[in-house]
Amino acid sequence: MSRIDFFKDLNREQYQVATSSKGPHLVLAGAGSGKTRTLVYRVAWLLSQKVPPEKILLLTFTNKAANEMISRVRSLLGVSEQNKLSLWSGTFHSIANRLLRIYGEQLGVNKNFTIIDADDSKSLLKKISKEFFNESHRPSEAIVSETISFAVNSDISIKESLERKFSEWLPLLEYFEKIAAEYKKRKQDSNLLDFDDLLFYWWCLTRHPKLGKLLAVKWEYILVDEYQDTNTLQAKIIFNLSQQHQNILVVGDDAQSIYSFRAADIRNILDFPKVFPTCQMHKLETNYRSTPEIVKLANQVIAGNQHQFIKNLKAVLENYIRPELVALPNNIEEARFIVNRIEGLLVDGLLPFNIAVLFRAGHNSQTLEMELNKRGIAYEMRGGIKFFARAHVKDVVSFLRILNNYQDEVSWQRVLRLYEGIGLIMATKIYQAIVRLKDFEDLQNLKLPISNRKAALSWQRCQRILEKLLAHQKRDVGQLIDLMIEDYDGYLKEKYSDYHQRSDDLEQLAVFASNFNNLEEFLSEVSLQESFTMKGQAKEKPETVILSTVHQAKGLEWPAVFVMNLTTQSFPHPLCTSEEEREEERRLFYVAITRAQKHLFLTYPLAIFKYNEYKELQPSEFITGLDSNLLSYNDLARSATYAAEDGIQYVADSDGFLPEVDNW
DNA sequence: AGATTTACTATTTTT
DNA sequence: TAGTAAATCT
Repeated sequence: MSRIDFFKDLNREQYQVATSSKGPHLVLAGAGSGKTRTLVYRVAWLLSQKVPPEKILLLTFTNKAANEMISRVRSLLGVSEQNKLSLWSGTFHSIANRLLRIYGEQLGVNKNFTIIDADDSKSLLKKISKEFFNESHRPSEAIVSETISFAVNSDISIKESLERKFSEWLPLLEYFEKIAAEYKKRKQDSNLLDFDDLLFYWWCLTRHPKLGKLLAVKWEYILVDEYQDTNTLQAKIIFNLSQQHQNILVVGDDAQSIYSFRAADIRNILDFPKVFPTCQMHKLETNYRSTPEIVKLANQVIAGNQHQFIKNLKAVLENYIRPELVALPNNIEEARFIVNRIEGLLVDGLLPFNIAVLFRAGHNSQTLEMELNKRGIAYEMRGGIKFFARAHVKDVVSFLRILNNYQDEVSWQRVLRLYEGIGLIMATKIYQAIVRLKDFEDLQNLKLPISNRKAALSWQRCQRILEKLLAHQKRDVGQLIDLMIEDYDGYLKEKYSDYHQRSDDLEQLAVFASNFNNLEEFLSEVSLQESFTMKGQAKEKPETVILSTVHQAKGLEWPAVFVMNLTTQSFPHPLCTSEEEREEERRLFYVAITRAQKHLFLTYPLAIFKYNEYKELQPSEFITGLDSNLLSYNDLARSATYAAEDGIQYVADSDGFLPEVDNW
């Protein structure tokens, strides 16, 4: 291992955290304070003190964040790819997945379980909820799903969860409870675990008389990143895990807690000193990321919140320019303005991936995407549909899941309904006949009395494909997928206009799958993988501008950041009415602002064109309340006029909006 | 009559 | 993409 000069590489506070003693530690890390860097050095420090890597558990918010941190530790220590560090690192969910494959059976969880994502879980819930409710007054499965999930993650009853989230549905409490129970049963029958189950069973492991001790002894050092966004269950898990050694270090920023809708509880970080009375508190308050102008603005934004640890974030960079607040006449002009400025920044020497445009909701970017396409600027949409969540990928994977576990109700539903003439009802009938089979190999002999001619034909075709896959199931997973594509290709071509792109995806999937030794191994990895990072598949695209939701931008930074669509209609989200929700929205705005290093643009349109209608908009309360001395205000709303004949034509020349040179 | 498909509309944030 | 209502098929 190469020697690292911890003194030289870190500031005083960071050094203290990285080299801190045993015992519990709470690190309150402001935005841009080098939190990740500090954690990376902490891990390197532990390893340099001869702590065996497998005795360290590093919990992060995304798997990508974990991978990046580990590779930084490796390069610090001079460890090559071949001598991988056998650290336990990743999200709570991916660690739970690994543990349950090893120890799950002792809790009654079959090792070969399949993980279902949020969409799958909703479709199962929808089916159950249809069986229980009569048509007229039924809560959407989004509501049912959120209620159940919130209850599990907060370790509260369905009743309490309903009270907290959707009190208007309380009269139907009984139904919610029945659905929750049935949902649980159906998952067990099909050997499926959803995201909540992963956490729940991990928690059960830590409470198990024998295994709990084993796990607590296993990890000597536990590090948790983004602690402000953990939920009750996660806090309980790490509490139990840390009982043996007490070496727990959590890092977070209460001002950046933005996941309460997913049951994240800000009290976890606020109450940490109470739960671990001997804990040492550290503050990282020096901001290395942003210019003083941006930091000042961020400080003012967050000061609008009542509930917080008061921090005083100090900037160290040189003064630069003030963030720009820009009013535009409508969403189309807003998009044009942003693209104009992007072009200006590119001329000034920034690279496309140095620039990000952030917005509240995924669909806020449509107009901007059109404009970027028109002007030939490549962009990458973050937080779009993940690779393994794309319809065609899920279709193919569902066939393989059936092969691996023919009791899997969710996959059968998906597969069967790809076929003409088979809908919800017929699929259910077929599934019920199949689970009655003792052995999936008996599939060939299964004769179903299907009256509908189309459906009967479809089932025959489906049966044939599955028999073919069954005959080759011992083959390489990549080959299985190739086999699958032969039959699926026709459907793909017919259904989707972007056939080629989807077909490429499937080829990539086959290549990715060849890396695995067998089907189970492949399927166990797929569900928690957002995209594949293995085997040099790194999809770095330095030539693209980044578009992202604010949530997805968590933990990232760019030299130039645009925050768009800052109107009462979208930011704060109009459904967020309680004071608590408003504070979270403000924290979200704070996160958006603090992503910027040098250039920050806040834009809002005063009108939107939608469904051929023109609707007026008001600027967001977050910007109307700001100190005008901290911003340079640019009102372009009145300088353009438009005529609405045959679509929308603009009189104003958007080139006129380009800033004067001395403005830069 | 019941099952399935198609056409149309509106969309918070996600491991 | 997902939910719903109306159209179409058996």
